[in-house]
Amino acid sequence: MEYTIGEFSKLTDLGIHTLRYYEHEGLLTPERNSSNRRCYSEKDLAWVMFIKRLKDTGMPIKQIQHYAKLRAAGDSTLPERMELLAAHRNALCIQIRQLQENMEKLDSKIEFYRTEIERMSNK
Amino acid sequence: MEYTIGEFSKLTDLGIHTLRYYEHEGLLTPERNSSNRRCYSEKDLAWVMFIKRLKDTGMPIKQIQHYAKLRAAGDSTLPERMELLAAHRNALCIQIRQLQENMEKLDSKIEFYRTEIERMSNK
DNA sequence: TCTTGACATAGAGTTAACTCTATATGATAC
DNA sequence: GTATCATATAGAGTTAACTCTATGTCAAGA
Repeated sequence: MEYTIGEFSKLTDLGIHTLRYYEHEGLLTPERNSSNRRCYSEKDLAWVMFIKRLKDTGMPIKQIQHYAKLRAAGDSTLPERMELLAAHRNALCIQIRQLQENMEKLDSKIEFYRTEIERMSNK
Repeated sequence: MEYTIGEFSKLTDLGIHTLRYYEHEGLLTPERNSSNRRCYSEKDLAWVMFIKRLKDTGMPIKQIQHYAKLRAAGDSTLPERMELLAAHRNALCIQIRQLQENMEKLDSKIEFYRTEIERMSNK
């Protein structure tokens, strides 16, 4: 199955401008048909979903770009790609821990507010 | 204890330009001495630390600004401030769960790479 | 006193990641 | 066949959050 940019935009929830921007940045390389229109494949779809995951976990476009280049270079870059993902995974792990810590602090602040409001209404 | 902007910058690790920017945006309101220099207090310090926590958990400046306004308005805004923090806490909770989910997916991708690399080196 | 350094303001510049506009062309519906 | 619509490119504009520059003031050390 192939998709026009309009269909692909809806499918990925990404906006045609964003899709063209990603392509310009080297993240995507869809085929073109006889009249130069972009043809996105299922493979492009899976790849975009992965890009979104990387983005959601805070990876900047520049790094995704690097990863995309490795991917385009073929199987010989598998180890390097794995390294890259593993490093990102570890950063993510730290980030999650920090967020959890922050949430705990936030919880105690909320608790403080709760007792403070209680105290004031009992005055 | 009071601090000049230079001291406060080192203490908070925030850059004097950033401190002035935060003040311009209404996040901070340090005292001024007789010659118009900023004097940051311990209270400012605690408040900046809290601002950093909110920022680290993804709250945009605009929202922190709103919180700061409520804070400046006094005790009558305690309930609203608590509401705001509670809402942020819940958003944070969801964010953490999503990150954990993404990390799991990332882990399986890394695992896939590992077996793939293994397979290739055994060929 | 003179110079150096921290501080003051106002406003310009930067960066990331889009997002939109202008203009042109190929495809589709009537 | 013509009006409309999706798509094409190139490049400008936007937003958030800084970050820096220009210019001026003031206080303290040599």
